[in-house]
Amino acid sequence: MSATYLHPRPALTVDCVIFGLNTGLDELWVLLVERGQKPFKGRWAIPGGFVRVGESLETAARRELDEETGLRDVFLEQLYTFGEPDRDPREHVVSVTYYALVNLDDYELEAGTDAKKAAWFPVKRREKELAFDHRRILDVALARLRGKLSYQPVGFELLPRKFTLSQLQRLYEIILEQPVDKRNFRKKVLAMGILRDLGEVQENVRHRAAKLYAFDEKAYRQKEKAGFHFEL
Amino acid sequence: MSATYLHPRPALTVDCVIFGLNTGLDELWVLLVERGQKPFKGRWAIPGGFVRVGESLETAARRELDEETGLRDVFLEQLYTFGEPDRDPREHVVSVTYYALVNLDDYELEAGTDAKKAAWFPVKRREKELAFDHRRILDVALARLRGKLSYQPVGFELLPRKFTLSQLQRLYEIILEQPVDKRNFRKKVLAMGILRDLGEVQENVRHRAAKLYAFDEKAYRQKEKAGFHFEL
DNA sequence: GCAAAAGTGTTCACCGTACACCCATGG
DNA sequence: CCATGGGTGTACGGTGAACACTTTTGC
Repeated sequence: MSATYLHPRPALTVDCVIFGLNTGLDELWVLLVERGQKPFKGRWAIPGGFVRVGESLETAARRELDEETGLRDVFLEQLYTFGEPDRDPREHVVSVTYYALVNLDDYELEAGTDAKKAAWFPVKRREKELAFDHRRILDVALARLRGKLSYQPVGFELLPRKFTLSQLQRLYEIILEQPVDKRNFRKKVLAMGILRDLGEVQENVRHRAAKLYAFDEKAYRQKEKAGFHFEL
Repeated sequence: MSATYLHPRPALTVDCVIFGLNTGLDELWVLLVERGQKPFKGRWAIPGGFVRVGESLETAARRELDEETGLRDVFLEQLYTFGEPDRDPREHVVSVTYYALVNLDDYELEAGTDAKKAAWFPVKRREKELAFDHRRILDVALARLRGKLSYQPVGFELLPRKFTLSQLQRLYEIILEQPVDKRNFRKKVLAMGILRDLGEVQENVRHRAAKLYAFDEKAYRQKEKAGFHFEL
């Protein structure tokens, strides 16, 4: 394939910052791929690649994510577009970035098509030497994720379908990297009215069994439409 | 100029949604340009154009804005990137959009270089037939401007250097398109501590002269750094 | 004196926050 | 019985919202 243009154009890529939480809720992870080619060969990078003519940005993001890591059906949200001319040493590359938060256990990583390895890294242990300006992109994504968490019920989908309030609280604490008051958290989250009490409890735990809840998506959609705010 | 690429690339443009307020504070305006060429020849559009290789997105946005409307030194903020393949009938064009809010009286519109006319339009009287998907872009920008207004002191720069609290209030009311309680507004805005009472009053008004205030940028920067929130 | 906008306080309801102890279970 | 996490309520202060009259000025 080849194309000629009257004026040279910057290249256009999409990059996906995928945050992951395991069901154990230990830590926040980020999905990176090892670069198989120059530049930055051998360095870890945010998965992404070139946008093809005729595909939407989000489609491109999904495709690249699938190709490089095997992840599919992720809910992506646009983050920011980075376009400094020197962010790629080869040429001027503009990158439209997306981010998402997924349950890490739901996805099996596959080897990328072009000898790329994909792996989860703890966000806390900041891998210093990411390729390109990907450290900066990661930082922007993390700030956005935290900002969003405080005014929208992000993350319910990440938990097992039946979860305890403590699990939900731990989720918030891990992402925000700060402790949350148990009683106030429960009050607020129950007051939102988007959790269904399943009437079941945990089994085989060596402490008092916790009640199980489910995310009531129908109620959520309704309240969202009505302009309800979900601050936490 | 010409360039050949192994793979065809989408074209890359920047578009600038410039909102304007006149000092009279009558209405919110948006800056549009009349298209001189196909497609959508004769239709009004958001100013913008193609990104050149080697220039940053924001630089490109400033350049296009200047070329098409004569506006310079505008504080632009990135809005969103639109990349649906069919948003331009000619070919796949990805547009990185920016927005800004300026004092309309500070800027003299100049005729664009390529026979484009630039003009301010009231946002309320929605010009239906904008070029491309620019109606949608405008809507997104408007939503963002309003959202931002409620948690940041946007717009102080738009007023004359010496302004009254009523003027500031009117600014908010125009942008939000809803009335604001006078006493509560004054309380909150004064409590922020980012206004300097100039000890002067209006002259030649046929009603009680209002106190004049100035935006205390130094105080603002300090409070901002300290993580202060400016909700309104 | 009248029109037009400036200026000014209080009350109330609600919400965020801080805070500590008993309960159920498995081992 | 002990270790582990589950579960619960109240008091306080601060904040957002509603609300009406007096003051100043130019004409």
